[in-house]
Amino acid sequence: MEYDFKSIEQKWQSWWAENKTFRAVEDPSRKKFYVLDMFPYPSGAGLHVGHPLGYIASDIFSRYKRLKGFNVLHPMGYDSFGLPAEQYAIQTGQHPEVTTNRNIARYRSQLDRIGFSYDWDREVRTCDPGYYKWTQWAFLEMFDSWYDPEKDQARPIGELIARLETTGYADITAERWNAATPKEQSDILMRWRIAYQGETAVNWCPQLGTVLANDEVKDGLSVRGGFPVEQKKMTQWQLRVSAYAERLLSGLDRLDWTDSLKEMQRNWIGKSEGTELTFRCGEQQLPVVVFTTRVDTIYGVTFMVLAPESALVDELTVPSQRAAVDEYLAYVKKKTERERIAETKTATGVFTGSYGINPVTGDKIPIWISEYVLAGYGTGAIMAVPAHDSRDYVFAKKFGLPIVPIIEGCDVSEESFDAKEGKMCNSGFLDGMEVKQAIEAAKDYVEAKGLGRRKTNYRLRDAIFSRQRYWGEPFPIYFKDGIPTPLPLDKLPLTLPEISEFKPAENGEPPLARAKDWTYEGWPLEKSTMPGFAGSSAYYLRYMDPRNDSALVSPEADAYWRDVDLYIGGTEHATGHLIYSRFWNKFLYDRGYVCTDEPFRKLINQGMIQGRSSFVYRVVGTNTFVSAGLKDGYETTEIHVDISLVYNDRLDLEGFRAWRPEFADADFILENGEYICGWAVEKMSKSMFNVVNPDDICDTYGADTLRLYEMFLGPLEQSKPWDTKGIDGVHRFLKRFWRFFYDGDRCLLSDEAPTREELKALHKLIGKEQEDIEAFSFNTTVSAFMIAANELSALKCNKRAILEPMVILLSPFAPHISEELWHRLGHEGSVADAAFPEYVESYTLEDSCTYAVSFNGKTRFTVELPKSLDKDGVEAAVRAMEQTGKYVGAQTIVKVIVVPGKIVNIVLK
RNA sequence: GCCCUGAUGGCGGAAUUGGUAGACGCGCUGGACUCAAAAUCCAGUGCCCUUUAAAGGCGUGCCGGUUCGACCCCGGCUUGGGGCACCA
Repeated sequence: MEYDFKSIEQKWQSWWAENKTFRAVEDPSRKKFYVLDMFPYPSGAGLHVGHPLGYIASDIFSRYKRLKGFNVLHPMGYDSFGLPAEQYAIQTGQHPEVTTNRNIARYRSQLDRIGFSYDWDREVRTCDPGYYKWTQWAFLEMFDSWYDPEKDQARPIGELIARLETTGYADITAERWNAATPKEQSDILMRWRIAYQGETAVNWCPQLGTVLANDEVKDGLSVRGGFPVEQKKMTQWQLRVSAYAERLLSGLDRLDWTDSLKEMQRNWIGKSEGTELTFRCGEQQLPVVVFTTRVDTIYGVTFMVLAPESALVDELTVPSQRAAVDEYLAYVKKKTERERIAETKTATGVFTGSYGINPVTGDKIPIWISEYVLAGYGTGAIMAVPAHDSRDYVFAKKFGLPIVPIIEGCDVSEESFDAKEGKMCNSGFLDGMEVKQAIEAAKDYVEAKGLGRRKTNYRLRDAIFSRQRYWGEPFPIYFKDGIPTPLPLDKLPLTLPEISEFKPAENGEPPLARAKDWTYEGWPLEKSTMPGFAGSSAYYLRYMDPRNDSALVSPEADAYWRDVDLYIGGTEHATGHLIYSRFWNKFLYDRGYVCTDEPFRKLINQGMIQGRSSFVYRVVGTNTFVSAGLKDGYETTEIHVDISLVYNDRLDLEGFRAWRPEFADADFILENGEYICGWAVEKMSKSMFNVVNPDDICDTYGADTLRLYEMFLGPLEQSKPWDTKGIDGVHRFLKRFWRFFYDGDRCLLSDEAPTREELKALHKLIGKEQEDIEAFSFNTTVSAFMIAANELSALKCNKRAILEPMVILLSPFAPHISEELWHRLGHEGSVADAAFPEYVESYTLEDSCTYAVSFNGKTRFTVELPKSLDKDGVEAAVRAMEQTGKYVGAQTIVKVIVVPGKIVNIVLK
């Protein structure tokens, strides 16, 4: 029989499901391996061919590790709370749960067709109350914790309370604490809790009616939906991620992640080491602290700038400037984030009327207000050095402030000199020093004189944790006498109430305000819900023990599975999920709930698969289409054409005429009798008619071909366009592989002993596969299969002793055909439980070959030597030749270079 | 502006990390099988010169360097992709 992928794939997919072939069970006698995919948000559009790329890679790795004897955990689930389902609900009234479940069912059927080795018994869904119980629990744990800087970890809030009661803490004395009302005490604790409620400038998105985290905003627009975002001060739940900034940064060094991803996280955390300096400002000698990384430029300070939102603005504005300042503040306030970003090149600002005193020079300098200084970073106030900072320079030029260069020989007539190089001048005690030296000297000086202190700042902000939405986890918090109070643990999960409409309430409150009786013991419950990253932050832990009702994960399961050995997913989560997850995990680690500090040991970012759009060229003003190669002779319009009408860039003319009524009577100008389409690589999307559905590929070629082809396309990490041409090549390979076993219905298998040549081909493949899979070079592994098939085909090999191991080797890539052949070979269990074949190196050796021996590049003679000879071996052989008189030389051999079979170059000195 | 990445035939991409550049696949050309097509198989295929062959010459974005030897290392550019960006 021929290779009938359709029946084979259906058959084994059901067989795997029935036999629970891929169920993972904790077994301390076996080594574990945890392979994780970033679980998908089940969108209404379903999967396109780019989505499974990472899933296929991780599946190959899982199956490979299993063949290698590991106890593999390879789960899958759904990140099923989220905005699109809610937006859809607002428009249609359809409950988000209904759409979510429908989308999940579609995702599941699409995933199933590809033959993944997931343990579906461990599936999690973030919107399932049994799951989000533990999201809520983690939030309460964070609420019940503070970050102890001495122990450098999160500790129970009780420890802080005990300190406040006895000795006081920070600026809160014991007297003040003990005299405080419960509400005041609650407010004080909010300053230290890991999960806290506080007023802060937030990204408010009016169209979505909710606040967003920094990573959910890009270029002043919401990542989801692309709506404008504005800055607004609001009281919101937040997570004190900033407390972990240093650990999140230093932890990166121990992770096996790509440099680019680590770099993104480092940028996002944004550590900068500098100095805090105190300037006395205004009539009242108000101490104003500024942060700078360039204390060495202190002699070049010619003014100061406050952020418009700074509390100091009010205090330092003199009456005569009051009106101008108020006008400026109003102007800043009405700008959206996007407008602010767009205008970064033009300086805006206003003078407060006050002056500050440079603590080092004693100079009196004006204090300005400008939006280029951010309230959220550093202290919200800066010392401006226009000669050596480009932003200060622009500002100084605009408002005619003095520019004083303090580095020898620099020209600041056109732009500032920002580089940290050169010799200091006009700088008192720093004169003559190199900049780098001066930075340190100035820091020392400032500290010694008590004018300031060294300080490290991070750009990483606390995460805004409230969303004014319905389709998310409710906060297990109620307000007793206005005091945020945690729900008792036995009341978890606090499930989402049923509401009839999903848009915000008429009074502008979140949708949960529409719920009847959203109270606990008569007190109001929190009305916002948690953001998307809440549910995805610890899902990898829940997979370890998904049905546990008394803990997020049992200590036993956690101790066995520990952490994710391999995590595969897109780079788009670099500054969102991957930061939050690490934070969340570190918190749970601090509090003793998990045994590892970092959750994802190795991380691979699969590249995006882009679409390959096809174009036809309509001659302007006609319904005539000219083939791509001839289009330069005409004036044409480029039109996207559905890629299902195009094969190898050739247009199906009849299909095209039938595609759209307006093309029904289209004429064509052909080249060589064919219409050739133009093409371009674009994002895969419906509007460009370039979406490829994996289901269609499975129909035409089968899942095994899809899997092989996605891997064959190129390196995993690289982004690449999907191009269906070329898929025939791997499909042909599978058909060929099948024909090693069957010619029609005739079984070709023989039990003859394999020859050395055949064994060589097999073992070369074993070695290559092992090496390549460990290096995640799956495209070259697929090539290795084809090479082996070519070799064995040339040898006309149908021997069981060769083909049976080949079936095992192929099984991670093409599990269905492998399973079928494995059973036809007479095995009972799954090929997934077979053992990876042993690699025997000696089979790869050639006996001998001719080397050309040259000295310093000049060929002297040829010699017959073993092909496997390494450099040392050749050197020894050459020395031996010296003895025989074939080579007589007095010079010393410095280096011997061998290219198998061709050249030996001997470097002499 | 800063930080990561990449650049190799007509195309996707290989190259044991300093050692035969272009594996493997697509495409293309020719052939076999067939009434024909599909499928399958065989051969050829970096470019240039040459009627053909032999033999050359040129070739890993560009310019230079190190080396017996460079796609690989160093210096300087050009350019594609991604990230960060009034962060003081």
